[in-house]
Amino acid sequence: MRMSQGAWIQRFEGLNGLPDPIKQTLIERSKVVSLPAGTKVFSADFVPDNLLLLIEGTVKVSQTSESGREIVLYRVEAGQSCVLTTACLLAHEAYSAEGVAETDITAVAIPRAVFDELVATSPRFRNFVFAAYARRITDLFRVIDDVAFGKIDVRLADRLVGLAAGSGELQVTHQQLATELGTAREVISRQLSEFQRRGWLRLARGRVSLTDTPALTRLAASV
Amino acid sequence: MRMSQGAWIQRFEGLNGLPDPIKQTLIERSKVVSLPAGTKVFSADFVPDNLLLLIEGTVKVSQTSESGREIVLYRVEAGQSCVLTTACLLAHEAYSAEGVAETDITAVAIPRAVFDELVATSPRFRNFVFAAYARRITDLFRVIDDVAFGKIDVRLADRLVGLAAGSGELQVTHQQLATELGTAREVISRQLSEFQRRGWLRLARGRVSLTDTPALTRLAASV
DNA sequence: ATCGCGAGTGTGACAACGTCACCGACAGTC
DNA sequence: GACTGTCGGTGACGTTGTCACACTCGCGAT
Repeated sequence: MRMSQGAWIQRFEGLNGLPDPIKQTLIERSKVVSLPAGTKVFSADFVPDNLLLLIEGTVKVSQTSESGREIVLYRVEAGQSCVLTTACLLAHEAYSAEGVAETDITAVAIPRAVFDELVATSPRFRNFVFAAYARRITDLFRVIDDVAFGKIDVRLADRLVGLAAGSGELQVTHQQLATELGTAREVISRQLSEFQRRGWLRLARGRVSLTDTPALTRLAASV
Repeated sequence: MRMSQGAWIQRFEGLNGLPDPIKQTLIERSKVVSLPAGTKVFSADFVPDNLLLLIEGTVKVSQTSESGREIVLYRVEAGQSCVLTTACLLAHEAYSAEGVAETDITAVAIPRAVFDELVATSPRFRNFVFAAYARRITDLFRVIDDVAFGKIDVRLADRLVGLAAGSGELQVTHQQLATELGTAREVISRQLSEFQRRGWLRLARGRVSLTDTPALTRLAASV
């Protein structure tokens, strides 16, 4: 089950093209770490001094407002990196975003010094970093667009389909779905009831079973 | 009125500490450009291949959703740079943000090649770039927080005070204020009427005169 | 002038969403 | 089987967004 040393690098599209000496540096000077689900990967309190590249699992990045309400900003999936934190924390702009491991995760931790060195020496690696930024920023733009102009039925349908990831079975509470979209539990509850009434899903305590994913997908696609 | 060659570098806090040879590169290989108010600095169609550092004026960066509604994401002020575009356009992630010069502007245009070279050679410059990113990203976080959880009266008051910048006189239409906050004109109209009723400002066609800035500031600060 | 016209603004009715208060239903644990 | 904390359901109400439409102001054309 163990990967041969450095095989992880294959998983990162943007890193494949790196020249061998650079790959060596990366492999030798970074560590593969595993963390259990629920671990706080970073937060306002906890500033990691590694750049994380996710090999396995997902990290949920969310923001909590002063009023205590929460919204999910984006997810870091396997094959992606946590660049935003790097920049944010580097600049000591204290903001309240935090990252939590949603599943058990395996990641490569690149120490800041190595990161810095690689950015300096490798145009390819630079490209990787900036592309990762671009990715995240467009994610944020999408969140803004959705929150400002999107209807919740559409957003909820979209999120349900996304979270189900094909399986059609979700283990989530209404409250969790509410924070996914930055709205109130009651709104989600009512909307879910409506979906159930239409026969698109079945509800149970802490569980949602999608029974008509196509219908949900169709709704999610409508604007 | 003309600045001596390269004096602009003083305006950028993060660039002051650069070693002299780096400064030389910057000064020699970049151009100072002036653009009239209203110029589209970048957009989905138009991809600049320069990094812009603003010396004078402001650039408004906004996003237009598919439905045609618009929201202001942030402003680039004198002394700041347009880094986000760099990354986004570098990665060809088609995104719908656009930047428009709000006033006549003067900026330093750093060609991509020079930018890349500087990032490679100067830790200080790297730091400048990442700090600029951090700044923008926290701006975006703030927008998300406001849009998702903020009340419009508070947000409007805040924006009015911000846009007035001390003068207390604004030349804006209600529609413009609406797109500032990503909301509808009617909402702004009603809210402005309410502010006027309270004696905090006076309304005229295409103009708003703040008469009780402290009151507005107080409201803006609440939550 | 005055006519027409477009941009800016006012308004009322209604729909969508958020908030509040409160209740009941369920799954553990003891 | 009683106790407890989490989860979900509901109605009332406040805030914000949407829609339709009317009015006003400023300005250029006739």
